[in-house]
Amino acid sequence: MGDVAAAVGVSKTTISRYLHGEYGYMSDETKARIEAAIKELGYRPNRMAQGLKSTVSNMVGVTIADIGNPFSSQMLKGIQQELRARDIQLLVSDSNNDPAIERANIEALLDAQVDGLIVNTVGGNDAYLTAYCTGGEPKPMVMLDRFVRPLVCDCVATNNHEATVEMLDHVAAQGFSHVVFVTRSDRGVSTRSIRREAVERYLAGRGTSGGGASADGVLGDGTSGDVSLDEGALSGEVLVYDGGVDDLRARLAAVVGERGVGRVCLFANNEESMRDVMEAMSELDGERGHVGVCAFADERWARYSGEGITCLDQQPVLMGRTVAKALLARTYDGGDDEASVAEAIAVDGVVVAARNDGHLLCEVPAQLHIHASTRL
Amino acid sequence: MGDVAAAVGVSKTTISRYLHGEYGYMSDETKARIEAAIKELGYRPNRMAQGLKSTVSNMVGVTIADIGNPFSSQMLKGIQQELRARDIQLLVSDSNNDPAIERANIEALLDAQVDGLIVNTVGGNDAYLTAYCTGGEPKPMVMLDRFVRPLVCDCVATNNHEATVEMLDHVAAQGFSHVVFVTRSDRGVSTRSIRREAVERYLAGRGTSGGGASADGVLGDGTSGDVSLDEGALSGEVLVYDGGVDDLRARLAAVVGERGVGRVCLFANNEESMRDVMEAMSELDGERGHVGVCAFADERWARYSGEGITCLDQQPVLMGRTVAKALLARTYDGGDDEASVAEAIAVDGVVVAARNDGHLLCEVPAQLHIHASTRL
DNA sequence: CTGTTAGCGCGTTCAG
DNA sequence: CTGAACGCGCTAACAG
Repeated sequence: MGDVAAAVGVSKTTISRYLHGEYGYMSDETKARIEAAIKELGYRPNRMAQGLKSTVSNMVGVTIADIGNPFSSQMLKGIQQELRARDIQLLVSDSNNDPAIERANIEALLDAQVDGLIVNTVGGNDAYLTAYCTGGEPKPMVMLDRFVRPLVCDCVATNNHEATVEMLDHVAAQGFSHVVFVTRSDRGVSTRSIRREAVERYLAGRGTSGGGASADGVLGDGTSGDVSLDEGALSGEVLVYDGGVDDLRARLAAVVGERGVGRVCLFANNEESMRDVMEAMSELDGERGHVGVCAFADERWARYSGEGITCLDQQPVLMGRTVAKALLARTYDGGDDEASVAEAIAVDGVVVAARNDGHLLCEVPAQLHIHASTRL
Repeated sequence: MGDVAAAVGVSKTTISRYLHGEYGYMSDETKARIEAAIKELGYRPNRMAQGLKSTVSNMVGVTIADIGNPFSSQMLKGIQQELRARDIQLLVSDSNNDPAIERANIEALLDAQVDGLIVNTVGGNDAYLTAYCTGGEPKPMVMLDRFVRPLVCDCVATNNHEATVEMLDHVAAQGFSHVVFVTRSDRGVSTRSIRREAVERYLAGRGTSGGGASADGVLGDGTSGDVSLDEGALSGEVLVYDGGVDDLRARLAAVVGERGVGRVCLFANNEESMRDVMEAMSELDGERGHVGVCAFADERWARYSGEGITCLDQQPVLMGRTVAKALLARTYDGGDDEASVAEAIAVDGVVVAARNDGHLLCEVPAQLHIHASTRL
């Protein structure tokens, strides 16, 4: 900048003004000469120095629980779309599913002077995150896909409860009599526990309204024919596995064997579990064709997996765009006004609830795509 | 920092020394008091200010052609592994497959004072990238998965040629008589053109050594039984499509119809084309079971796609680790010495060639995984 | 063993 | 219409 100033024969101040479009009171001549000199010398302002001065770095940080997950990359895509439009840089950290790494990443991002944070927490950091958000003058934080309870900041997630119910309704309508929700253990991952609770509540509701102890799967093997409209007929259970595919296979085999082929639908919590289910079932050959499968999964892959798997697509790109919008509004647009922030976010079907604790809860609707795997 | 200094009653210099471990000549007492004060005040050094001073920001930038691609996220995972170990921050930009955006991203990353760049170019920016690398004192750049010719900087890629040949050998050995390499048009994407050339060269070579105009597929429908060792029998063609799945389906139907069912193997250039092939073939029902399919694709999905698809896995995580190692060596370890850089990188099967133009060419071996889709 | 000084590249008063 | 001077938070001589 000094070089440019010297070349033109003015002071750095004038250059600075030029750069910020404050040429209201600048002679057209100096303006032209500055422009020429800048092009001539290929000068570009140092954002780092600007940031040091202005206390705004124009950078935001994001920590991702597992960046190797394709779901994560879709969310990043959405985040980038919004940030690019506003010329904000994105610092990305992978937490590798380790809470300690996540904490270190957040600290490092703050040290780098990011203006705000997007956190896709690995779980198990609730105390830390709560302390951060309730501490003194924290930089804005928005949680993505996962969150802590009670809410301590804005949060973007799938409409997990409604989506789960929609899927279970579909499974019931297809005539399955027993659903098995397959998931790895919660380990503090809010998404898993919420879906699991939704399943349990659904089954309990059906059980009581349908009469009898449905948790034991009263209606089962004997029934046949068309029960597609009898939603009350669905029993089910939650299968938590952590021992790998062999463990899963043995337990699935037991369930399928007990319930009888052709009436059971497996509902995988995410793509990882979906793959595990696929692998486990691939060796239970005889029964495979008659066991239903569905999952929270990306439509683009579910569609071509095996026979084509019915899925709930979470629209991760839209989730990314939504979380970025929220953060930008809070960080750069003085977003103390919840209503205006909410308005900017609530598009493309996203539902925004402004809570009385001052935080926003943004739900991105999952979309149900039906394929061959849930045809009985 | 000033606050800490004031609290302890020393100067900022002393604090700075403490932070950098230069307490060789510092009284144990002040050391202890500084430590206490830092903890007390929760002080953390401002990396931005440090960078402004030291001309090293401890940040590197990466531009990704399409970050929504799961392949990209795996590469990012690998990059992160190496950067985390050295406490370097990563600025990520998505080019959205647009050369103009890619250029803007690179400029923006440089403005943010990154110490080095990883570029997964979208193609069509050869002139720009070459100008950058050959211009005055560029920050180190390493290209990832794609590159420009002639090489202007270090480069990490799959061993595309060898891998393609390995796959074609496999297809031939399985007894297929005709291979169709399916790809979208090159559009400056080096990976595609290299693989395509490898296919063409392979087929030409087989043609001449096998005798006769094999491009017409001399050996075809008539032959039957075991030809698994007669590799000379493979003919083939390159199918470039840009018109979407319907276009592709029509052209595939023509090829399969002409060649006769059961002898043709489709070789998709990447996962995207693999999905297109799957979708296109899904409606050519009668023939589907008898057409072979293989692709450059991630083993984890190829394995569960349809019947299980034979694939060349590019080990994207390893590619990311490799490119990060190369950049770190060049950027922070004064990597003017090619030999030492190469040594640090050449592990896990990565082959590093130090060229006489001073650039490193690092090839990460693709791994062939055989599944049902190439069983005749 | 520690403090003083100068300045990294820029923005921002204030005084022309 | 423009410039001088100060400071953002930190580091690196050079003095003690």
